[in-house]
Amino acid sequence: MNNYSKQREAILEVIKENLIHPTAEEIYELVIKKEPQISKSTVYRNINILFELGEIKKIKSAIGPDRYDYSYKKHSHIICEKCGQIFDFDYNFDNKNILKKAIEQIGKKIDIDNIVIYGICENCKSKNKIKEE
Amino acid sequence: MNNYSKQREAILEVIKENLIHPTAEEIYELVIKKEPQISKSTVYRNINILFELGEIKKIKSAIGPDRYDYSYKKHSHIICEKCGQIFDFDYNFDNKNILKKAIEQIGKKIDIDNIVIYGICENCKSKNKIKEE
DNA sequence: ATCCCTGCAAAGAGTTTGCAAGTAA
DNA sequence: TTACTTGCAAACTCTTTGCAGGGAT
Repeated sequence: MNNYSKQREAILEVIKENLIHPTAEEIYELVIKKEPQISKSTVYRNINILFELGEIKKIKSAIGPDRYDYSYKKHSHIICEKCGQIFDFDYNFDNKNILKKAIEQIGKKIDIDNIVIYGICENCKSKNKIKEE
Repeated sequence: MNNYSKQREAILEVIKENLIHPTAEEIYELVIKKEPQISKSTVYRNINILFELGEIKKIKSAIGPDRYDYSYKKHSHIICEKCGQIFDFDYNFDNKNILKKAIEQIGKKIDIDNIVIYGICENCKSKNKIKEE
């Protein structure tokens, strides 16, 4: 596994350059400009390989397809459960203590990869209020 | 919206009774024992309604379909990105400070609903080591 | 020479939706 | 009687896979 291919390189470049948490579909639309012959299955296959290699992060959005993010700098995400919007979030979680509590509670060590906060954003909250009135 | 139906009641009961974070499919398999005529679309429809009402939580697993959890007591989840296993996790995140930082960084208030920790569990970690040898 | 890679098309998993009929308020 | 709900089947979205050929090492 892991031979060079210009397609994989182009996919990684696109994810590096576009910090918008693109979906596989969006990555395909962007990469096709550099490699017009590329197929969607190549995009999916390489996204999975890059994820396995730890070069990109997979974000389970609340709505719609998975999204991807270049693993350049450790950060968290805040995701709105109503509209699916994803925000980057820098926060110093106390991973040491989290890990300690996790071992206490589930009896296993966990390698923490990333922390996601799901919630409701201001916009969606105010939309709901209007509905309820 | 929100008329009584025995199907919806049975679905909520099943989710309350089965604290295994069942998938929609698993909920269907369980609820069919109580309501043998129920259809899968009724299960999907009511899961979505119960989620909208805040009676159940939706967990975006790393692998496979979404899973559901009764919103009985506030708790977090730790999810293994390799095997998809979900662990309940009680932890006192500093939501006040998280919210403050979130407003600073994204300029919006977020109603925090739940926090999910994605990582690699011990079992999957050791499996990988064997592979690498 | 071997193994990994690609594009294409088909298949697969998970979920939603249109419809006609049934049930609750 | 009006609005919500159901079961069924079909449609839909997202992702994976089998295959035959091409490229990397």
